[in-house]
Amino acid sequence: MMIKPDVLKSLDSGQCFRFKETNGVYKGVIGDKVYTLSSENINEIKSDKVLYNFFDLDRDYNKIKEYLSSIHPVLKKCIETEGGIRILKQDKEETLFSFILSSCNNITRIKGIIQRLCSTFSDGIKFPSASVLSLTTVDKLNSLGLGFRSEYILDAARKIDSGKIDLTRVDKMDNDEGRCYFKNINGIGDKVADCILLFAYNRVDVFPKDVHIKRIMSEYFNNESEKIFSPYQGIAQQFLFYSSIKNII
DNA sequence: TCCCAGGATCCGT
DNA sequence: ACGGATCATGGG
Repeated sequence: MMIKPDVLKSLDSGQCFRFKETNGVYKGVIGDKVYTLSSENINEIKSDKVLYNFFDLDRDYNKIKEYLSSIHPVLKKCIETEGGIRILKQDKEETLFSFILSSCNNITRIKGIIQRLCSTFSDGIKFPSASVLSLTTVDKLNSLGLGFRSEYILDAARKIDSGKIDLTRVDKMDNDEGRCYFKNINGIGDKVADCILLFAYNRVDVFPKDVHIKRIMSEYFNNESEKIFSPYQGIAQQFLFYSSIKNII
């Protein structure tokens, strides 16, 4: 299988917040390791076990893109322009915390907050554990710029650390059950829950509706249901979202 | 100065 | 069920 360099766009598509792109070179963290990826070493993605899983290489995106392109011309345009985007398979805990932080926030600032959390509560690379975060204070989190999300992060950390919320249990739940389960944490509503299901549990049939997606569905799809993209709502969503933040649609 | 950012929550109606 | 106000912060 050929891996094209544009899969790296996935790292800067708003689903993960640990990578920075400079002239086509993507540097950032997966798990406890720093990666520097570009067209030069793109084939490492195939041979490295972590990367292979992270980029969801087992899934045949060509077939899915062909199918989605047949559904609507706008989606077809997004896929033709940004065809490399994949749904990453990210760490569950990190994704949960990260998307709590995404609430009413912008991607640049989310990345900054996460970097400060990693530096303050970990080694600057690994995402801090729930148990470490559960021991901090709202004031401390406020000092890192979390704003009103500080209490949400603390609530999530405590519930995960205490075992009240067990992220492995969601593996056995369907989407509705998982969404409902996540919403037991303050600061998680439908949209954030859907992002966690899509970007950490690889539930490609969920469709997080943020401000961009709402605009696009209203502007181009006459507010039709996302079911028109079934069973790949999540993948369609990511093409539309990325195209929106890149000002293509 | 105002508006917006991968929202959630609370409070009227 | 639905709409609006509010939450804290930085960038345009």
